[in-house]
Amino acid sequence: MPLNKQQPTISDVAQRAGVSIATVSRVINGTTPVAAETAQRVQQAVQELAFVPRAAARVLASRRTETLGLLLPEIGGAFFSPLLRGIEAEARLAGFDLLIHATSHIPHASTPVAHRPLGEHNTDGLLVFTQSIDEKELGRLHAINFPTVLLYQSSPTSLDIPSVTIENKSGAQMIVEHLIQVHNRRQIVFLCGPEGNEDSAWRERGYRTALEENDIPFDPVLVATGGFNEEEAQIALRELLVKDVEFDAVFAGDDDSAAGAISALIQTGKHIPQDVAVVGFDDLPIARYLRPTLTTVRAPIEQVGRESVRQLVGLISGEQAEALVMMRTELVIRESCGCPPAQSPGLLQNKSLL
Amino acid sequence: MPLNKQQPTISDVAQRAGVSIATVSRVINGTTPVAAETAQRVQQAVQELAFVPRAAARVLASRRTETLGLLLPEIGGAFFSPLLRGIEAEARLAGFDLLIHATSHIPHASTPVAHRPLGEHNTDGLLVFTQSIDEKELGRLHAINFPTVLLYQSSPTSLDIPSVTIENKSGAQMIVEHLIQVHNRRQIVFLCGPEGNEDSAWRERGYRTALEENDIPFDPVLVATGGFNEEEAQIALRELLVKDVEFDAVFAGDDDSAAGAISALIQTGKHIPQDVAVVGFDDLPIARYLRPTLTTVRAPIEQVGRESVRQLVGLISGEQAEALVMMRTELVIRESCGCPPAQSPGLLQNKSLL
DNA sequence: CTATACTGTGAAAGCGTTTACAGAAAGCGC
DNA sequence: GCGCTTTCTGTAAACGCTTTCACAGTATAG
Repeated sequence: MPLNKQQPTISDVAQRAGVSIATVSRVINGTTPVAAETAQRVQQAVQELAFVPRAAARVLASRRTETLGLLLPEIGGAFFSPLLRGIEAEARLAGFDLLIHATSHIPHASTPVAHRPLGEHNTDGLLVFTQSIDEKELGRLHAINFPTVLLYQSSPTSLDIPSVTIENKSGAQMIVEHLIQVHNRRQIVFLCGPEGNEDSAWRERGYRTALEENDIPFDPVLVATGGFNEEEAQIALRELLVKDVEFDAVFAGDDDSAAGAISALIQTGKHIPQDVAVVGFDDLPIARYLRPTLTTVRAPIEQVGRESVRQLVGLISGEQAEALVMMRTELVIRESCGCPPAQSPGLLQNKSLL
Repeated sequence: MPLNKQQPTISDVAQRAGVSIATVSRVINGTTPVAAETAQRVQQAVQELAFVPRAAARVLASRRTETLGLLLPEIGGAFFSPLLRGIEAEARLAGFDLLIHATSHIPHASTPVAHRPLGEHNTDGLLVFTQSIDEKELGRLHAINFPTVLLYQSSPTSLDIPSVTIENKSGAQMIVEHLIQVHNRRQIVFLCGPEGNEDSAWRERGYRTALEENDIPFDPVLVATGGFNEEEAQIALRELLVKDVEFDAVFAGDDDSAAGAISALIQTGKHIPQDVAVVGFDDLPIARYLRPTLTTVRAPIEQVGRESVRQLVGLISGEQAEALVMMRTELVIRESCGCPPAQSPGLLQNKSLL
């Protein structure tokens, strides 16, 4: 079923307004002054025909796509939504469209679908999320000087592509120091994320620094893999409990693993926070619903999205971008660390994370 | 900072392979048989030059964008993520790119940014989410026969645009009947959604039907506005409690309002589910974390996304789409209705909703 | 009143593909 | 061998815009 009527083109408008197509273009884009009376006639013709310029023709002629590409390994995870919201809003603000690609394999496809890539031929710049493309492709983009900004991933040292991420280390340090200094915990388990995860590595560094600064020796026995995942964390912690490892607090690498840790502890009859304090990282929506409510570190995910677009747009307009932007993280005190419950336990404090 | 080198064009490839640009085009698109040996030479030239066709030129010449547009009122909400994941995956499967627009006003912008619209000039088809564009624009698209599919929104009666949504009514009926038949509840509060919300309207119909079928008279006193929102629901339910309205169960219009209902009940010293059973709708991730864990209705959000793309792609290729696809909903029994706790309370059963 | 500078507009050359259309070469039946 | 397909390839015309360039007018200065 084809489109009913042929869409009007710039020539139709020109004809109707009695001017050349060049003039119509100028009125629409405001690139060159046009006599008020002429402009008026053109505007009217545009209205009457409901003319909208064909995007492709525009891009082809102007060599600007006005579109930003977003590359992700997969869509999902609680923090995807605020991230995209930030990106979308800021992109729109800057007048850019947003083209999205997930690079993951497709579960239901027998053969992986060869998808035309996002890049210099259909976007003005690229936002690249951790692990969505390989270093080779990144190198190619860098080589042709294509505007690119990395999210939650620092640049390969050989390249030097601007990147936006959060203050994992200081956030982790903050919350571990809270456990040590306010709640007097000294044997703190760290549940790290998946192998090779950059966020996890930085959080571990923060954890270690906090220990050091408080003269607590680092004990490798207290580090287990939570995999940023509830089940895995539950199993890992249960194992520690079975092995009778002694600890009085758990710093979970993220809130999901904190949830797993809490389950494991409760099932073993431990009291939180009296026997073991538990803290997380990210401040996902579930943090408020866990019992006890979870003390954690808030990451400004939406802000990361916005900031990355700002950097990218700057890059596109020829400015120099910051090599590395770190968004500040913030301690969110709830009950699971041992602090007293807040006044209104049931209300939303954290809508933005949805 | 401009791109370092001029990108190669189809002419460069043609020259290198010693053929015409038409032949290169044919090899790349496989539109017309080409001699094996020639094709081989072209392939090699493409490789060597790392040639990628300029999307805009392609679109302009072929009048096909291979791009789907997604229109949303705003990005956020727990169900956005699985929806988009479904849409993205299916679009990729069908070989389409995905262009996303949120139509909401931008909070930080003083003047609303005039964004070039998504439509016939830059996409092959449009997925339109509830409340993202007005009926007039919908009418225009319909008038020019532009492939469009509605999500979570039935078509204005005057039009007849295909639409994909979930079985709100039967889902609601199912869960309310569970309360009545299994748990013997008869005074069931319904917390409806925001004014004019279509999902809410259907859920209320399901609620009423369940009452009817079980010979329970409908009592308007038991209907309050939860607004699909935790705080609002909490306040609404607290009001009912203050007014000493009698009820033995709450059917919250969605899980967020169920959370609010639970808070209100607990604060008033009621026991769930002994005094009052609570059930929700949606099966958001929080449903598992609420105490008691929430019995609710699972909506196959990702499936809705996939199905809508399937319909749209069909429409684009000239097929007739289903006028209305309703995705089946499913009862998820947990503790808040009064059923006994499941065997492994702490483990993930519902990853997909993230 | 002429030389000079603007201002506003149109003609036309791209932008990089796809896709008729046509032509050349090769295969086939007779 | 001669037409007649069939198979492959090239020529060239779109596709619908932006943008450069040139050129009328008209305004400004000397």
